[in-house]
Amino acid sequence: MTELIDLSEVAGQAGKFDCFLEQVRDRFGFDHVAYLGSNPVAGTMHGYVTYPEEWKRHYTHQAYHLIDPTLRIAQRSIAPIDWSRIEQSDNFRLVFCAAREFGISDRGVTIPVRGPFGDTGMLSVTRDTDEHEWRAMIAHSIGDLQSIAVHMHDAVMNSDAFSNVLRRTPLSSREIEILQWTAAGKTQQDIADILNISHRTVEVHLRSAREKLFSLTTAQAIARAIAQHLIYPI
Amino acid sequence: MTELIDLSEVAGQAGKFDCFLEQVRDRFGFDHVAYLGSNPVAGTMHGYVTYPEEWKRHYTHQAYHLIDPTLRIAQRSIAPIDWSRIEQSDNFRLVFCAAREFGISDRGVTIPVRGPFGDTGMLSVTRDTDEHEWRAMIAHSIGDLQSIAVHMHDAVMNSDAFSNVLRRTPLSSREIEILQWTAAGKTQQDIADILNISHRTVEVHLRSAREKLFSLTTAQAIARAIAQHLIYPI
DNA sequence: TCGCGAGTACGGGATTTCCCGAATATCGGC
DNA sequence: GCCGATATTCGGGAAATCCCGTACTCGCGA
Repeated sequence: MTELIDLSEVAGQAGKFDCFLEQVRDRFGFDHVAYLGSNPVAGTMHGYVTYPEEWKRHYTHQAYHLIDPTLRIAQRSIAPIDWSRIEQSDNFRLVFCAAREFGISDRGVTIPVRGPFGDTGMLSVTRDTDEHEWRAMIAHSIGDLQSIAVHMHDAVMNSDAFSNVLRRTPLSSREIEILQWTAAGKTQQDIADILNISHRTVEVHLRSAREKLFSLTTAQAIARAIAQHLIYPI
Repeated sequence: MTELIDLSEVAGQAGKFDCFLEQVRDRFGFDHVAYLGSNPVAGTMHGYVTYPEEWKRHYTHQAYHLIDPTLRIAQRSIAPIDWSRIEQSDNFRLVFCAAREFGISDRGVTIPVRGPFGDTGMLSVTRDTDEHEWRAMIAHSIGDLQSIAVHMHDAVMNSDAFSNVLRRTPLSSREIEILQWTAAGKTQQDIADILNISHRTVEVHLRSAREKLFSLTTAQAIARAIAQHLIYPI
């Protein structure tokens, strides 16, 4: 499965993300703010949290990110998830009871956000308070939190992990045209008929596209062309 | 290619979405509000707009949704896109000059939102005003608009029109495994060697995956599997 | 318990794709 | 003008894919 990486311990500009989360926490008056982003291409997860060091270590050591119901549900949801609406499963009790021992409340919200590559981010905020004040806090800040989640995910995904994927290969218009038709399910002969050329020529353009995309097969070229937004999968 | 469907002309509860957009328009003081959602499983796009009927017809008839740079860029972005930051391409001029003739300003923002199945929604707002007032409007409402975009997309995707269609295509684990290797550039014989089975069997799984994804070729199946986040481009 | 559909597995042969070759056209730079 | 790089065009033959068939297993509902 995926491996949990704490980017704050990695070299570079990572510290600014932790700092950003602390600013969000202080500005909106939460106890803690946490971001967890997953990169399915690399098979990794990147986390930044304001949680105490001990809980961070315990969470990582117990691999809670594999069973945490908060993450599981947010991964399948479009809208923000209030933790009070999560089903009281065994995993729920396991994680939240452990959290309580580290002084972390079970009152919180997790906001999912997604990018175009199946990359997912989750921004969680929590505060130990009563129902009434919690509702007021969330109602007041949910819009900003939504924007913050998007901004955070955008920044993390553009920081390093995805920059190589976003590099675009210069294909000729004919190559893109033929790749697009191929992704649409047309055979080389079909495309030849559509463009009124020989199917041999279609194959040459596909070969050229394969070479430029460093692909061994046309299927791989299609995958890479989609990843680079050179063509559209539909 | 994808076909643009105006759900407000379809039977059912569709009117409530149009009504909702009108409320958003009036509450925040925009000229127009538009939502466009794409369903990669069915390969369709569904739109609700407050634009005048003539522009709607013209846009649909000219199939502008296939070239509209607003949609193209929002489709690959995580964060909201201000139209002023879009590159002045031929398609840009084509669409926006046409829009101006229907009294629609080129000052606007498009907010992308995504679901877990590769479903994408875009909420656009526009208003004919000066730079200063526009910045103030957006700064004031961007958080709420973000929440509204999520809510709108969630509602549309969970409505009757989508709930039966938008379901993760049930591929077997073997099929996904083999699709993933195929997207990684392996031939059927390569995959057979990796999995210690006959290349004939690999082909059967690929054929089965093609049928489930309604694809005529393996390349098309790869494209659709990526669009639905069933596999990842490497 | 008894099909029945789905998943997994394999082979023969037709179809398609892929690798080799080659030619012409276009276009920017010396 | 000339020259090299790239785009576009095409064909022969090898290689891979795709369509047809079969067979076994397993879970699930009649």
